[in-house]
Amino acid sequence: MSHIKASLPVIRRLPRYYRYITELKNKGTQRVSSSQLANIMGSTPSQVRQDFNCFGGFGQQGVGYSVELLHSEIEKLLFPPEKLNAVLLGAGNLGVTIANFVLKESQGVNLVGMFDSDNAIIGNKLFGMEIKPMSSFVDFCQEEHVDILIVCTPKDAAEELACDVIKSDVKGIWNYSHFDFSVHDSSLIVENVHLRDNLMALSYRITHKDDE
Amino acid sequence: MSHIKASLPVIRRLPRYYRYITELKNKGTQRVSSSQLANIMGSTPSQVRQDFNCFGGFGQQGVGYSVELLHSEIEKLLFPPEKLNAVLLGAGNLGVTIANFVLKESQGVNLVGMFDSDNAIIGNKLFGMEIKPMSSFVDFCQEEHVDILIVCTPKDAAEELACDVIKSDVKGIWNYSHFDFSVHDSSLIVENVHLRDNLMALSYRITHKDDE
DNA sequence: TAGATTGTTAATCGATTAACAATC
DNA sequence: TAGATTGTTAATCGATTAACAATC
Repeated sequence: MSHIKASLPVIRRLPRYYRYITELKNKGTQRVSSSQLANIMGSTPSQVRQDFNCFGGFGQQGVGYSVELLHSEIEKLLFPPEKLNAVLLGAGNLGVTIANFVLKESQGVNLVGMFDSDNAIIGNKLFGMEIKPMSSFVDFCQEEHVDILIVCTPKDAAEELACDVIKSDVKGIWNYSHFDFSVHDSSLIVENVHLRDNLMALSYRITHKDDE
Repeated sequence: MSHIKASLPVIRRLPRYYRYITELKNKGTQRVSSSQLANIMGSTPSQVRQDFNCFGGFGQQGVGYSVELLHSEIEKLLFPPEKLNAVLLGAGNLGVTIANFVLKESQGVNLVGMFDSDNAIIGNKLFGMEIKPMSSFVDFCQEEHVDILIVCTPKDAAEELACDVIKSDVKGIWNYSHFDFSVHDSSLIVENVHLRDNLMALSYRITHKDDE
C-alpha cells in the first residue's frame, strides 16, 4: 500500500503489462504469479512486484495475483474516466496514418480535429472530419478543450508552432516531428516518436553488434 | 581515447546529437562546447563529454569540439559503409507509410522488398515494387541478404512469423506489431515502436500529472 | 501446519553528475 | 601566462535485483 509516484520506466511498462494480462484474461486464466509475469515480460519477479506496488499492490500473499483484478486495476490506471481529446497537426502521409490509428485502435483518446497549412488539402474531408487551416488551431483548442496535440509536421512548422502550443493550453504532445518540444519547455508532457532516430539506433546496434 | 562500448541510452542519444550538429553545421558554426550542446540537448556538459568519450573523444582540451569533425565522426558511426537492406512485412495502412518513410527519409537503409498475406493486394505495385506473398519472404531473405525486418503485421501474424524470422538470418527487427520478439529471442536486436503503448503512456502521464 | 508467494526493506548495479587535473 | 574547456576519475543518484519477514 505504498503508492509511490511511478517513475517513467514503470509507466512505460504499464501498457505492456496490460497487453499481457488482457491475453491471460481472454485465455481464461484466473491467477498469475510475479514469476510467471516476469517470464512473459522478460523481466524479474522482483520488478513485477515493485512495479505493482507503486500503485498499491494488487496481490495476495501466498496466492499471487488475480488476473481479473489486475486487468481492471491497470485499466483504471491507463484509461482516464473521460476520454482525452486529441488534435492532429499536419495531415500528410504520416499524419493521416496516425489519425487513422487513433480513431480505430486507441481506446481512451478521441480525435476531434485535423489541421494543415497546405491550401490544397484544407477543406477536404477525412474520416468524416474537415481538415482545417493550421492558423485556426489555437482558437479551436480554446473552444473544444483539447488535451493532446499530435504533431506530424516538418521540423520548421513545429518550431513555429511552439508559442501557439503554450497558448493553446494543451496538456501533452505526441510528437512525430524533429522539433524537440521537451527541450524547449520542460513543463509540457511529451512523448516523442522519432522514427528516424529510432531506425538509426537500430542500424547502429546492428552494425556495431560485435564491438569490443 | 577510452572506447567503452556505448550503452543503450548513449546510442539512443546519438541520432539526436547528429540532428543538432547537422543544424549547427548548416548554420556555419565552426566550434561548439559541451555546455552549448548540453543546452541544446537538454542535458549536462558532463553527459555530453562522457557520451563522446565512448567513441574516442572528438574534442580539443581548452578549445571545444569542431562541428565539422563531430558531424563526420557521428555520421561514420550512424551510417554503415554499406547500406542495410530492409524488407517490409505487412503492407497495410501503417506498413505502407513506414515503407514510404524508409524510402524517402532514411539514409543508410534500403527497402528491397514488401510482403503481405492478403491475396487482394499481392501482386500490386507500390513505390515501383511488387507486393509479394508473405510465404515467400524466408527464401527472399536468403537470396537477397536482408539485414532488417520491418514488421507491420497484426500480433498473431507476427507470432506465426517468429520461427521464420530466426531461419531468415536477419540481424534486426523494426517492430510495430504487438508481438514482442525481444522477449522470445534475446539474441535478436529489436527496436519496438509500439504506438499504442506510447500513446497510453502519454495519456497516463497527463492524467496522473499531479499525483503526490 | 507446510508451501507458496506477496509486500517491503536492503544490496547491487548502472547511468548521470560533479570535480579536477591535463592541455590547448 | 591566464582562461577556457576537455578527458577522466570519483561521487551521487535512481532503478533493478535480492532477501526475507508477513501471510494466505
